[in-house]
Amino acid sequence: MDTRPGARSAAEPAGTARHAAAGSPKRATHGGCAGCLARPLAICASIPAADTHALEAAAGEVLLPAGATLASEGDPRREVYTVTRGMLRRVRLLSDGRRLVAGFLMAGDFIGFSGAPRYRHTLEAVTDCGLCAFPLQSMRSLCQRYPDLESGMLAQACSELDATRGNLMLLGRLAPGERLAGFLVELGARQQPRGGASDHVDLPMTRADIADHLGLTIETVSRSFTRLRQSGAIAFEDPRRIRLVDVAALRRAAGL
Amino acid sequence: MDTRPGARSAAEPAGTARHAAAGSPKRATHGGCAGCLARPLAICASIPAADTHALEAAAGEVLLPAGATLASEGDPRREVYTVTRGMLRRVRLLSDGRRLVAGFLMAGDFIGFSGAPRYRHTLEAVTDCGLCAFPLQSMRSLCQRYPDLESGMLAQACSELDATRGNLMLLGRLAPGERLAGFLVELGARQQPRGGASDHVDLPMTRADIADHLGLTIETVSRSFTRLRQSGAIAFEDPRRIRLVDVAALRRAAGL
DNA sequence: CGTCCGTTTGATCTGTGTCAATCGCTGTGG
DNA sequence: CCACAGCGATTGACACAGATCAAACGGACG
Repeated sequence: MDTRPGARSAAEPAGTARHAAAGSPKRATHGGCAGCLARPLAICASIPAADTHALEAAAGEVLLPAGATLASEGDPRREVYTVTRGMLRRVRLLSDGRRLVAGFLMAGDFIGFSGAPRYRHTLEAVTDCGLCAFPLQSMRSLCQRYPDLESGMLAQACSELDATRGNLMLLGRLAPGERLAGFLVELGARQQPRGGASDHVDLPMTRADIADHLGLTIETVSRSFTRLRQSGAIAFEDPRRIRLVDVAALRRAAGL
Repeated sequence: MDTRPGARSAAEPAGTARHAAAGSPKRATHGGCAGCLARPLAICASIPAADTHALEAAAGEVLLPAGATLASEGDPRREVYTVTRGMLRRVRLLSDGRRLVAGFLMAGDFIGFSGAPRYRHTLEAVTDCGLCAFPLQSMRSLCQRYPDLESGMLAQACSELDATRGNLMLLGRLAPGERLAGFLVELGARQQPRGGASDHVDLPMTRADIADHLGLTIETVSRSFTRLRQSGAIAFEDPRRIRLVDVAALRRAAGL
């Protein structure tokens, strides 16, 4: 292993609109909670449907094209967000170019569980994204008015903590194939309540994103995919869409 | 790298009382919040000093000798805890013996930020420990009575999430020496408000614990210690007590 | 049809895991 | 009091998994 593993991995825009320029965030007025597909998955569900006007009043809508940056490491944190559509990655860079993707964010996920006054990660859109933005101050007053909202946030923060601790095991003790198996199972499980098929996983991110998420190189990720395919655990529809043939074997490999 | 890294690492009791039998938890009545050294560091600080009787009424005290187990992976979660004294480790085991130490818990740390109905980690005392135990139900009613308590819990959960995400970078992208540097800096920073000297770090845990925390082997941990010493970044007082000679270099190495 | 870029595959190198021996401290028993 | 056993930590030799280097493939788009 190299002293500087992953130093080659390059940050790059990617996703649905492959060759689109990164573009920049667009602000819009809030579209309303009633039709929001993410609402049942998000902390917003802690506020009764009758009171969504309070949420709508506080929130602004952000449209983020694939490749665009929502916030950069070191920026002051002024807002928190709920993802309503698309996927983002949470990235940290080392001065020598090594990159870590600390996680992927999907519809319903909350951005803002941090005690730090500044962002500790850069947030980049993997695909075109939609988000609800809440100024920190508004979120605080909403929490005071709706105690259930704070409870919901605590519950979601706890489940994110559980997930992050699970990733520690992936990175600390699992072999490449096992890490990939765990990643696919977890991603599949998260996509299912968001309209995904039970035995398919969509991979809107690049191999470099996966590699930097699993602490590997793109070559090792690719080889691990190939081996999982050869073992019959997965099948490719195309490089960005995988069929989970033997979920039990994948779960076993990941130590779940 | 092996397919089963760290498979050799053995779980073992250790700490202050090296050869003491593991022993078992002892229950006691609560000693009172007034003299509690951990209180200012813990979520308990969210409840005004005048109202600590509510905490004391809900809490039981647990004394845990070094090596003893507070809870095992898979056990149903009935209580949450605040550590008042000593150090614990949060351990997950794979069926083939690979072990991950997901973290170390110190005075003021809260045990119970999880959405799962069962423990996802085994909690073992590294040294003799003291804890305050709260039945889940009592904690829920305390949160309702004292909204600041729930805010405090959310804040602490967020800071734990920040710390855990930081560990992802350690495990995912840093070389052994860098991981160890980051570990020492972080441990030193946590020990300082708990009565530690600013330039010393106590390591009550074994090299095996450190190895399983950093995703390495004990040999690599030992060699990394040696190299940090040779480079002048640290000095040994004994294997369990380190002087941080060049904190800046350590922070730089860890990408902080 | 050709370029671009992400992905896959092959060959080689090296850092870290594995195996093994030694050191040093602690506690024990003759 | 000293010899010995036990355990954790350190150090050395070697092997191999995965990183690095390099090339080819394949779809998207102009």
